[in-house]
Amino acid sequence: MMVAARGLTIGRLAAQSGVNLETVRYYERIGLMPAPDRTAGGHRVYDQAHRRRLTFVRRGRELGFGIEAIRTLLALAEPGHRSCDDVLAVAGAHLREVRAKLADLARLEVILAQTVSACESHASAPACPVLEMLEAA
Amino acid sequence: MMVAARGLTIGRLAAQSGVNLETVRYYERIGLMPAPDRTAGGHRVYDQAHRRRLTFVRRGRELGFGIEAIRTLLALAEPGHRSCDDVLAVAGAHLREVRAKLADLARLEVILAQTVSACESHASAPACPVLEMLEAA
DNA sequence: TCTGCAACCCGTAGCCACTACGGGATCAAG
DNA sequence: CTTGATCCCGTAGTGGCTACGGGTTGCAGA
Repeated sequence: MMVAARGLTIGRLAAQSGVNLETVRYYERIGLMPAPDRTAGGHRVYDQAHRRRLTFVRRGRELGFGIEAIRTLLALAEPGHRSCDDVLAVAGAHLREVRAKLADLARLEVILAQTVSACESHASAPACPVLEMLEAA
Repeated sequence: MMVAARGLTIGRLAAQSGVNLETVRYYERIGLMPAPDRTAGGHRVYDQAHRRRLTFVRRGRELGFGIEAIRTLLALAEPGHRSCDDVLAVAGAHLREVRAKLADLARLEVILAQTVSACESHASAPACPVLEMLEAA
């Protein structure tokens, strides 16, 4: 009978796709994952298509895409659509955001690093450089 | 009579310290800013000490410190404490977090940039590289 | 002095993407 | 058949604000 593989519990699905169990239910609530079949007792039963979709979602999240972007990407991944241009628009926009955040964070890092190191070698006599920066008139 | 400067309305305080008006009230609610005096009619009245404190908070936020860290820094900035070591501990921990996020984001940027550029020059024939990455078995 | 309207008041809800909690039901192994 | 792991659901909390709405106050100009 070839055995199992089909008929995943939510726990197994979560483990196999690397997503928190509660998050799976959350994704169902917000319509990112389809409502699965249930056992007689009401437990969710998933199949491999669910697993693939959820893995897609996890990868998208790991790449920093927001939920709405992932919703779009999922639609664009449907056979029939598959427009590389549209995918590119979403991914390109995200890349620009990532780069903007990266630049912000890099500026931050420089300032913090300078101040902290001034603090560590606090030859800089009277006051704490970190506090001075925060208090600067 | 030397005139104004003292007796800031919440709106002026917000404008002068570069913080949103609603955020000022929020900071009061969470105890980050002290409750100011009120006019007979109930409007908040701030002074220069409030302005300095709020500016401190804004600078801290701009440097990416969390509210609790700023609470700590404010305490450490009180005359009498002013321990550079304690300040350094907070700022150093934050710097480490910033560097960790920076590293994460940099990794992300590389992956996204590669995939997007593979997508743009899509000599890579059959499928969209972005979707392939998300779907990879 | 009166009027008009900007600025203020307060409480509550919404944002993002989860995570946690609690009390009860179900499932599967022994 | 019992036990204990797993699952159910709804709700609330996280951080750090921002927005809304309906009402009150403050102040400048006429």
